[in-house]
Amino acid sequence: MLSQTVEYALRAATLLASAPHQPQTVEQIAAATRVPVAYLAKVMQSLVRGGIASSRRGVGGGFMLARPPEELPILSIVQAVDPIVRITTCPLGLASHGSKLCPLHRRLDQALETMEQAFAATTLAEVLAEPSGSIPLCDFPTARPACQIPSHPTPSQA
Amino acid sequence: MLSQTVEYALRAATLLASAPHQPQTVEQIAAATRVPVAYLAKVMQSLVRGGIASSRRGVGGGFMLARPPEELPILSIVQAVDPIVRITTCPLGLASHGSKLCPLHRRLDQALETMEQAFAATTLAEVLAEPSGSIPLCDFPTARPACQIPSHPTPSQA
DNA sequence: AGGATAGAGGATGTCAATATCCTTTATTTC
DNA sequence: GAAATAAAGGATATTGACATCCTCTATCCT
Repeated sequence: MLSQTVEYALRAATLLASAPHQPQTVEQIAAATRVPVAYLAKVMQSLVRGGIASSRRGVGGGFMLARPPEELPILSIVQAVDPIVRITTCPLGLASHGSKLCPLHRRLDQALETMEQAFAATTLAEVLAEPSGSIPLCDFPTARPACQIPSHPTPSQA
Repeated sequence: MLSQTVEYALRAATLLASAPHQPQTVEQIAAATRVPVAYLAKVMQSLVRGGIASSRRGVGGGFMLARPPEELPILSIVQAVDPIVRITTCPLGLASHGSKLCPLHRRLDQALETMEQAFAATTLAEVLAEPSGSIPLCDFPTARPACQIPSHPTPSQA
């Protein structure tokens, strides 16, 4: 339903938000969020192009949020990476209805709108600030160094 | 966002609903809804297995809705064909939170729930009965024989 | 300047969703 | 029972999302 790419982007953004003003390398983000490094690099590029994150090369470089988490609805992250495409024209290719959608597709588009609104209504900051537990993702190795990882003993170089 | 398969299934179901008690062959449905015939056949199989449609072989056979459109929320069609998978456990694979999701994934799951509810709240009958125009899909060739098709002159045998 | 670090971007591989085709089975009609 | 119709289902092709790898470029540090 939601693409892997969106899932990855949101995890990454959440991590960045939890370490503000401290550039995180792709490897660090990947390790913390359990996302394939090489693919995450691509996702991060999308986030930069979409104005969500900024990047710095070289020693001490990495990725940071381009704007404070309070100003980042998670919808903007979704849109940067795998945009929700609203239904604006008849998918059957018949133009006879002009801008007016048939009942079925109007309903489908309403469902999409609902999703969009759900994402638009939540900022990254709100995700971070949730009262119930204070652990931003399901678990950050960085946030809880003592937590035990299922299989892999702690990926230090992979 | 919504899979092609769901789109196809909903179109097919809408067509079936518009011709109650009159079995429609795969070819008829495909022509009317502009869905690839061979693939639609697979989708229809899913609908039958999911209890949405019933099928009859042989002359005069085809597909019909298994139940009246009033009793068919479009969610049931979605679920029969390409189920919405709610987020119930931590996608990062860490079990330390048990049944409790982290803030991020709780939000994502809420968005999914919203979608689910949007689909659950609408029946096929409601889609059909929409006041604004009375043409069920964007256009049915069967419903409006005189409508002009963009490129193809009217696929009679393909 | 030279070496090391780290993102940018192109080329390529993998796999599941989408799509097609052909054979088999059920049903109707004669 | 034989022929015709139509769904069921298996095998296979295509396509795009997901993923990896390697090279290039920018930046930092000495």
